[in-house]
Amino acid sequence: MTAFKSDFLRIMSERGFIHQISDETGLDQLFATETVTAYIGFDPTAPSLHAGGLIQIMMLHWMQKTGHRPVALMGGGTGMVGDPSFKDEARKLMTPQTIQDNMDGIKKVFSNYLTFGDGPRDALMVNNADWLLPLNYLEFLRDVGRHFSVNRMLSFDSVKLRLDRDQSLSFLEFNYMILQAYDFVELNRRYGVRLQMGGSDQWGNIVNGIDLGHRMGTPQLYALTTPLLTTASGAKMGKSLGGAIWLNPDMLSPYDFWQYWRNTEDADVERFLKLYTTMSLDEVAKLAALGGAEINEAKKVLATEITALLHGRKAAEEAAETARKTFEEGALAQTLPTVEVESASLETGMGILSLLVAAGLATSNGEARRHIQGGAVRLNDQPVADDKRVVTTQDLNPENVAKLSLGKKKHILVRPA
RNA sequence: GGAGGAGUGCCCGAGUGGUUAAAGGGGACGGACUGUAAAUCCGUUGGCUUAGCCUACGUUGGUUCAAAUCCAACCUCCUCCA
Repeated sequence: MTAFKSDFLRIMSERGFIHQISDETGLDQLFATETVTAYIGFDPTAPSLHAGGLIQIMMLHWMQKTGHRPVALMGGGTGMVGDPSFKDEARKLMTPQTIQDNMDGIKKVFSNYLTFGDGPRDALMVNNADWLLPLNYLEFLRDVGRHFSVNRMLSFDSVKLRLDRDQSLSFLEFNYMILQAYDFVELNRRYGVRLQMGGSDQWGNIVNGIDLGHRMGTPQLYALTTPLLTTASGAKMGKSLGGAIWLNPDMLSPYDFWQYWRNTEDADVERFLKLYTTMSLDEVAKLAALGGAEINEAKKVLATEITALLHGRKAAEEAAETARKTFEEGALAQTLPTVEVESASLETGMGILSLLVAAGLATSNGEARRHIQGGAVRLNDQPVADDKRVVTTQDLNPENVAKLSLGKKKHILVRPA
């Protein structure tokens, strides 16, 4: 590995962020001598980003920390097309309204990691719809389209793999990479952006932008990609406990977010500490050296630090404390995720099945029934074996709540409302 | 435009008239073992008012006592030819 002169690349390299760089020495030189503006694009495909995008956000965070200017590009325009890279099938097209709603949701998260503003090192958030939507098709073809060789585009893995598998690629999708390349050039012109970062699946798209820059007269542009993240056992990042690990607190509570990281595999602890926290490498090394059951301590630190960055220190410590009470003391923590149930239903008695569904622990009565038959359900730590069990106010403890559990890890408080 | 092939449950994929809510695998979830880990083993994996009923094998209609399986039309995708 090259020894980097610039703080930013050295840190990125030491902490495991780097998969590929288009021109290591050139980019290092740039970072060492001037304030660099770099961007990462985010697709508004959902109302929140999830854990898979966290690594990109952390890169922007480190950029700002090391004195550079990060740009978060929202793909409001490209979202109308959909990135086909390494996807098997065309993505469903989103309506402009959905895209807007999603962007609004995603924006909230960034302010936790970046300082936005108008200063030279303040982060920017821009939307490529601003310049993509007004484009005139014929003008665009003549100004930009003429620089692209279809022969070359077909040779990119992201496209080739799909064609090789006999999966169709619509012209609409094929244009995605042209638009993304154009974004890069446009961002250079507007904000002096010199570097585009992204996941390794974005390599082809980014390099296309660099080439287009050459032809359209920008200064030398650069690419930096992160490795494709999987857990040590090969699973994709960002899904667990029956759903995606959303970053927005209204889609996944800080407690559940904390739990996700608390359950990190042993083999991933060091890697994740480096990628997702800002702890010094010395501290990381100490934590990673813990063996056997002691590594659980490292996992708690990991979970708390990541949660603190996203949801704030207070929420992180509360989540840690909730988990400690629940798992280490076996006590009932009032701060567990809660489902509110009409008081009236509890007075008359509510079936355990519908309660499980209401709590989000099952998606149907049938699934709830299966969980009970499988011995997974407990009410106030008492196993529930009868799927006709009725839950009433009698089951509430003096604090007026009942604890409903599915398996060893999922606990929900039931509270009358 | 012509010829051929394909569309099955979350995904892959078997099934070519009845015993098929549909083999097998993956994933997911639950259990055991542990350390709220991994690996391994076991179980579950369409819905409901569950000895029963309903919905489901691209869509719509037809044949039949009976269809994912046969027929027709349509839709979508792929391959070769023009």
